[in-house]
Amino acid sequence: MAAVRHFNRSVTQRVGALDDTYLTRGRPLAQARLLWEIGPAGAEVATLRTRLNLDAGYLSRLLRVLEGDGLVLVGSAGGDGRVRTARLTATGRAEWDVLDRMSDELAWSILEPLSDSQRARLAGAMAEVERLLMASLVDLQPRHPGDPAARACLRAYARELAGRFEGGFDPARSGVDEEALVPPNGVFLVATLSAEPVGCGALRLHPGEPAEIKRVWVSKSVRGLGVGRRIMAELERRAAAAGADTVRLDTNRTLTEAIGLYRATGYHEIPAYNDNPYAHHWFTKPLDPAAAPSR
Amino acid sequence: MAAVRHFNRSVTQRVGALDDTYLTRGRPLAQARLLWEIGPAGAEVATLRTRLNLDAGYLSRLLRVLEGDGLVLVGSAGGDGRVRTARLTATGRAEWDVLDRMSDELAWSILEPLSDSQRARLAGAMAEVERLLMASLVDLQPRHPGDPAARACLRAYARELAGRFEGGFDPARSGVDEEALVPPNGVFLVATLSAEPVGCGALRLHPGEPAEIKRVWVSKSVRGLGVGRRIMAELERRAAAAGADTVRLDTNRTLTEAIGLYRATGYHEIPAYNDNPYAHHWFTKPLDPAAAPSR
DNA sequence: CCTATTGCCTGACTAAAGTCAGCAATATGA
DNA sequence: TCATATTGCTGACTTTAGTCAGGCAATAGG
Repeated sequence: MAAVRHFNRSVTQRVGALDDTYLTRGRPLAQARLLWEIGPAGAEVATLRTRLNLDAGYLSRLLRVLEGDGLVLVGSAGGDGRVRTARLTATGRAEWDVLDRMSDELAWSILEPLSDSQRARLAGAMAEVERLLMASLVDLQPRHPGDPAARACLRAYARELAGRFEGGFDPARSGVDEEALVPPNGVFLVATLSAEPVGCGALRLHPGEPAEIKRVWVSKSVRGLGVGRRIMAELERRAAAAGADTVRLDTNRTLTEAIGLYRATGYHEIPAYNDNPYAHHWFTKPLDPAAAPSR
Repeated sequence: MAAVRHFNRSVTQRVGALDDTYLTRGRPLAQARLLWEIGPAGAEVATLRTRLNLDAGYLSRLLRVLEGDGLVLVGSAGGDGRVRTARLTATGRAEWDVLDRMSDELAWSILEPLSDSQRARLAGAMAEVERLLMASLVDLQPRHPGDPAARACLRAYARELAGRFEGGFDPARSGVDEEALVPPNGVFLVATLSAEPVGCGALRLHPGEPAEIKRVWVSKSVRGLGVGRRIMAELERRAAAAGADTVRLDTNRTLTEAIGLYRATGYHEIPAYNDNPYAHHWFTKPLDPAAAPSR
């Protein structure tokens, strides 16, 4: 913990301040950041607002200033007439390129005094910090299966299975009524990374019988960060809290990473307990009721 | 380089923003930072000014506000009546404790979702990034030997040698006229880490003869970061640029790390070329004139 | 003892950042 | 079609941050 605190103080403040003062080009920080965030591809105003976490009024005013300086054009593009899109003008693009170059210079000024091996170590350590920090920012919350984030996950889940299973995948045939995944009959968990859905998992409770885990999916963007493991653990915790003494699940033989995860976390294979047409393997795991109330 | 840029953007901004918004307790950021920096031990106003890099007037005003809130007391303590010292009152100390606790919580919120092995990896990677970033912030500049930072280095150098040599160390007997270490007869380099002197090295030019390296010292706080190596390389570069084709140096047998560094960077031992009473070993290294103009 | 310097404080600013309420245009769902 | 929500814009603020010049008291140096 001391390492984290120390890191936050020294690295974050020092490097952050460097970045902030160096990459503004005389412009106020907020304007420079906005210009940078719009980028060569342009961006919707709403996206900018969430990404930079700005007040709608303040953002609008900043856009007006950049527009006044001839760097940016805001226009309504595409279907919804309320949604406005900011694009860089030629001048704006040139400015952006300068910022890009300066960003490179700044990075180089950090690397320049280091030896080759130090540079390699720094890059490696930075990537590792970034990755693990990302992992720790993944938030796991129960949501209604009809919630937009939940729907997005279920769509991604179905799309992925359809691509991997030999004969495609039709969610309707898999024997899960997604709408039923709400208390007290079950729960649907969604993992998000800064509001972006990146994973999910469902628990179906059958009083007097083992609870059942379904619809576990993790986005490619966060695989290897332990999100799947966290989802499973939380589902098991909730199953135990609801009084189940066992969980079980079925899976397709093409999902080898998932099968590996199940085995690694205490599941063992059992004979078929249902007739899910997509299932090739069935697993079970006993729950420890004492562990349930934790968290 | 991409790793550095990416890291700067994502980690620095995200974590930094978290820190800044979370650790203010409704107070403006600058006030909160100042309160934190004063700390339970108190601090001199001048120290605060350099550490937080604030305008004297602004800092004074911030102190007045904290004083008005009953969190801080500023009084002249100790010898120099101009130097004022800020201390926390009981209320201020309580506030500081809250900040301390919240800082812990923030760190924990990052670690909590991670597995034990991930936590260990994160701590390791953070420490590595911090260390290497520190190394890259060390600045190496020529200074007049009479400059305060240079004097501080020479004092630290003498103090260290006095502690390590069997018979103590008297700079006057070592045959170096420190005032002569200025162009065109020589050069004195000082390494600083955010204005703090952390290392030095001198070059004495003898036209027609080998240049001589003297007074190489690196503070304990930055050892192992390659600062010594950088000082040596820069001295050699300047020697070559001044036309020398060889450098040489003498050293004491108790300075084993230094001897290791000399051997590792291309020096080989030669017979005594002077009668320095503190020297046991003499080294030389041929210079590559082609490399001189670089940088 | 006179003078310059150092360390801090104060007043008078400016600029940037951020907030809030209300408005207009457009979508959406019953 | 109509009520309701969403999206963004504008004007009118307040608060923070930061700068600069001038001034006073304590101290160091001759």
